[in-house]
Amino acid sequence: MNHKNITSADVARMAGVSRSTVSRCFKADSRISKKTRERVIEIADQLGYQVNKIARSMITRQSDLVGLVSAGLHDPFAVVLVNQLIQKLQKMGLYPILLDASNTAQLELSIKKLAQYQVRSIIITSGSPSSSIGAEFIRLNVPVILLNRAGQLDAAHLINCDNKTGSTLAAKTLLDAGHRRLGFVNSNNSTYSGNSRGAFFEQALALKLASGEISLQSISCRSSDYKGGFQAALDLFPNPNSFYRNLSPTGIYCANDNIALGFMDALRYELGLRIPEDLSIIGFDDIPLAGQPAYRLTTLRQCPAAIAEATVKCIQGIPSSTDPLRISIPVELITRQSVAAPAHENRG
Amino acid sequence: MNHKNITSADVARMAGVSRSTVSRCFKADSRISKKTRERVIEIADQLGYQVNKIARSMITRQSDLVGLVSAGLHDPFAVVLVNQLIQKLQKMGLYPILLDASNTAQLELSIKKLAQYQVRSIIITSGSPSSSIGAEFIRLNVPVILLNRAGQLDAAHLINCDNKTGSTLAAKTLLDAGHRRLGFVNSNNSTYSGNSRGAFFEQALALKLASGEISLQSISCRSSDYKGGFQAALDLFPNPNSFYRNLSPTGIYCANDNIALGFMDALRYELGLRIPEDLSIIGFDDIPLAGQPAYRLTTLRQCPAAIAEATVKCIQGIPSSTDPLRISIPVELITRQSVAAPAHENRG
DNA sequence: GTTTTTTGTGCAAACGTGTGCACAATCACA
DNA sequence: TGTGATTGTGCACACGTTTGCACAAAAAAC
Repeated sequence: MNHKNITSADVARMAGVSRSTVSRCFKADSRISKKTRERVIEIADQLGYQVNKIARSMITRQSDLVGLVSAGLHDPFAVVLVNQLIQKLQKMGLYPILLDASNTAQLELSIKKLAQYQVRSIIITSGSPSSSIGAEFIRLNVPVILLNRAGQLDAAHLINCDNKTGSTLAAKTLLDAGHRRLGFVNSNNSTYSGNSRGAFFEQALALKLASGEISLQSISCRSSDYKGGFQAALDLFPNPNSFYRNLSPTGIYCANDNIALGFMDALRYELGLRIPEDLSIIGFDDIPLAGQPAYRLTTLRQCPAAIAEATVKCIQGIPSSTDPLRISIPVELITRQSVAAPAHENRG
Repeated sequence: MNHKNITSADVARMAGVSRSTVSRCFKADSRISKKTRERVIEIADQLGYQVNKIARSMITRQSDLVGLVSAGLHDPFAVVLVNQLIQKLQKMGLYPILLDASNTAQLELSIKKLAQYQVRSIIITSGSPSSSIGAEFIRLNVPVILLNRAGQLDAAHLINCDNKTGSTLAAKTLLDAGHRRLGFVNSNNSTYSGNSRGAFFEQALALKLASGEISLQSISCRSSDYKGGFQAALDLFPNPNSFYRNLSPTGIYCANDNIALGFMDALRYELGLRIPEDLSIIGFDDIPLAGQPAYRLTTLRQCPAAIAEATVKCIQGIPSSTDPLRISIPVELITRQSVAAPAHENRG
């Protein structure tokens, strides 16, 4: 009430030009005399004028808004990824609207309305539903970018970390350390990343599995987080002694660091087992916690900064690009102290 | 290009009414006949019509957008708070635009432009700069809500957790356990929360301090995160033996859980000290990690859900409320295993 | 000194909605 | 049946931009 917004008309009047001219002064490519532009900008600054983005979006049918849907911020990797994304987007003058996907019904509602904000693009991260909502945006001609997700949507841009190389490295690391009985821990309500990593792990082991040289046990947990990993370890080893059976796996690959950390804690604090003396663990993601002295987890680092960088580039390049992008981000093995030779390999 | 947006005009034509009528059908309070409304809504659904929020904001000079400024997502408590906020906001039909405050220059730029999106309100969380940017929004008549922050801005709404009760409880807990040499760990680049907690801690101890019954050492770290706490412990105790001096503090209160966790890890993994046998530690926040078996930290829980709830209520109530709000959110002592009687109290 | 091109600016029509005002239709009441 | 109150709908303007078109002025070409 107090303070009336200043519009381009105010600037125009003050500068003795038309509103069109003011408008053109704020566009890069317009044909406007240098002298006029300078004077108008001067006056605009002086008045504290800023172009009204809502009005601009109205006519250009585009905004600087970007939808960013994430399945809650429980997963630490999701957190660092989102953090990188908002920083990089902000630097590009884009504004992320964060949507929570943990409540599916709620999300469905919100995201439909979001379309009416003329968002420039929508980023869907791992773990959130994609097919139905993505399709809606494709229909409205809003580019969809899927991060670490399967692509049921042909028209969506895909950015994935290199699960194949990662899982192959995990397999090699455990085998080289001398493990023969391997395990893969994954959530049973399937996520793309988890399933993909499991499949590539098995693929990397295929030859030795076929020859009977090694074994691979699939260990499932109820959720792909710390609690899930914790519970999975307790399910697998109901008591400390059950670990010392013949065929217990000694080299464990976890679908992500969260699971790995929960698994480790259950082994150590509930069962009294030692890592890496009794079991070796490899995770995926390299969340910050994994490197702290309480864990020192050997894991596969996927670089959130690189993913964010690729995402922003993708958004920027979309007007020119015609085919949907398929980008793979490299991963790196971070060797810490959770892998060693199996101690009781010859027991039982 | 492909798909032309359907507007209220399309619905109007199809329903044989005017655009005004269509508009009114989507407003709750409008005087419109039940029959007409039902028919129009029916047709609108059928056509897949959604009101264009950009256009609506244009005329109402208000949007469903809310600015949410957070100093990065490094601090786990900030993460759970932001998570709660986006969930609650989403439920109310509000859309949070997340801004990163870790790069101050960048933020200054972004936030100025943000004002032009007619945001309904702006939420500024702990750790982010407030005075200058807040003032700008106040001037534009956009309500500012400060979370766990000092209020240099008289016109801003303030929501704080109860640092006084929390710090008093911390003091009582350590005293009751038998500690006489106390310490408070805080970052030296001052944050509101840290300073406030320190002041109230000292205040709670004031009488016994004056009588010489107990001592209080102020321990400072370079940053208010895990690393800061880690380094602070190493600075305080250059080697394991330095702990066993006469006047080392045995009861430690940390400005937040992050610092506490870093402090603990340094004590345990670098210095070989035990918690709580050698030192007792109390944190603040109750971040998820604090409860995990690797830490079991006794701490003061501030409930992010309650803060988020209050924030959303505040936004909703703003049109009616005239005076800026001052809200205090209760905290709760969570007793775990990081506090015990000091073992070597009578040494030296 | 004409004609043609280039350059800079203004006019006015969009974009899609909300809302004050006017007015027709319906209803209540005597 | 006549009068006043109530209810439902349409008209037209406003919100603050962008942009195609027209056109004057300046510059270039002949």
